Amino acid sequence: MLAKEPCHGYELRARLQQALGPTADALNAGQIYVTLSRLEKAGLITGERSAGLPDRPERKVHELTPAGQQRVTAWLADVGWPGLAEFHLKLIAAAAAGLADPVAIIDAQRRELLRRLRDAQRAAMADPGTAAAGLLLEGLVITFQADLRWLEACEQYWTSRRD
Amino acid sequence: MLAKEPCHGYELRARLQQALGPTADALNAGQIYVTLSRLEKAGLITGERSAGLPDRPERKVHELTPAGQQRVTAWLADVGWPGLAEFHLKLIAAAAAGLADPVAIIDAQRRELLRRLRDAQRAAMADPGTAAAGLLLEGLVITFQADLRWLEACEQYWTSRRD
DNA sequence: ACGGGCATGTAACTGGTTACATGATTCA
DNA sequence: TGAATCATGTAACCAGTTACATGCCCGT
Repeated sequence: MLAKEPCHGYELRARLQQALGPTADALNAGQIYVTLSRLEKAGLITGERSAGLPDRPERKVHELTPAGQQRVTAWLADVGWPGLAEFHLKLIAAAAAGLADPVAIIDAQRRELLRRLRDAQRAAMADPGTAAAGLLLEGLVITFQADLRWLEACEQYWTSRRD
Repeated sequence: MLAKEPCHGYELRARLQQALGPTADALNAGQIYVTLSRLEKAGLITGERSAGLPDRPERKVHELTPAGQQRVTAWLADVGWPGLAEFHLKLIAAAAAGLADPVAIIDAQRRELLRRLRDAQRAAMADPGTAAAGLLLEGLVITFQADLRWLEACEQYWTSRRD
C-alpha cells in the first residue's frame, strides 16, 4: 500500500481496516510495525522520522525503495492464489497506486484458477486410487469453482468503477 | 495419527501420503521429523529407539502421552474450520483411531459453518459501508457455501462406510 | 563393493502472533 | 489533572519450510 504514497504505520492500519471492513477483527496493531521494521531490514522500504514538524509525536514516514517497488510489481503479477483477503487487497492496492489494471489482474488470476481446476479434475479422473484422496480432490474442485464465481463478482465491481 | 498406534516417522509419512493422495506433492520428508521432535519437546509424545531388534537401523517409535491424547481429542472436537486438507485428515484420524465418529464431526462442523455463513450474511446486510468490504464479505459467503457443499460429500462418503 | 534410495535427523531462516512498553494528545 | 486512546515500537514464541548431513540397506 506504500506504493500509492509514503506514509506512517497508523495510516496503513486505517487503510487496511477500511479495505477489509468487518473482516479485519483479527488485526493486531503491533503486527504492522513488526512488518514494517522487517521490510526495512530487508531493504524494501526506508523509514525516517517525520521531518520538520516537531509538534507531532514520533512518526515514521515509510517509503518504498526501488527494490521494494520491484517487489510490489512482482506481487501484482504473481498468479499464485493467495486467498480471498490478500487478493482483494491486491486489487485495491493496484488501483490505488495506479500500477496495474485490477481487471487485468482478475483476468490473469482467472486463467490460473481455471488451469488448476482442470488439473484437479484431471487428477480426479486419472487417479482411481484411494477413495479418500478422491474426496479431497472433489473438495478442491468445489472451492476452485467457488473462487471463480467470486472472481466474476470482483470483475463486475472493478469494471463498473473504471471510467 | 499416532492415536491409532505408536509408530515411526516413515510410517506416518506413508499414511499421510496415502490420505492426501496427489495433493501431497509439497510434503517435505524432513518436516515430519521436525514436527515429531517438537511434539516430543512439548511433552505430547514420547520417542524411544525401537526396542529389541538390533538389526533394523535407527528407528524411533513414537507414542502419545496422556497430554497428547488430550490434545488429540481436543483437536477432534474443535470446530474451528481448518481448511479442506486438515479437516480431511481429522476425519481419517478419527476413524482410524476409533476415537470419534466422523459423521458426528462433520455434523458439528456443518453447524459451525452455517453459523459463520449467517454471520457473514448478516454483516453484509448490516454494513452499508464501503462497497469494497462488501465484496470481500460476498466472497466469504460463497466460500462458506462451497465448504458446506463439500461437507455434504464428506457426509455421504463416511456414512456409507460405517457399518 | 558401491551407487541409489530408504529412513532419520539437524540447523537455520521466515513470517505470523502475542504480550507488553512507551510516550504523546485530547478531553472531561 | 487524570483517564482514554492515539501511535509506535520491542522481545519472544511458535510453526512452516528449506537445505543439508548421516548411515543403513539392497540390488547389480
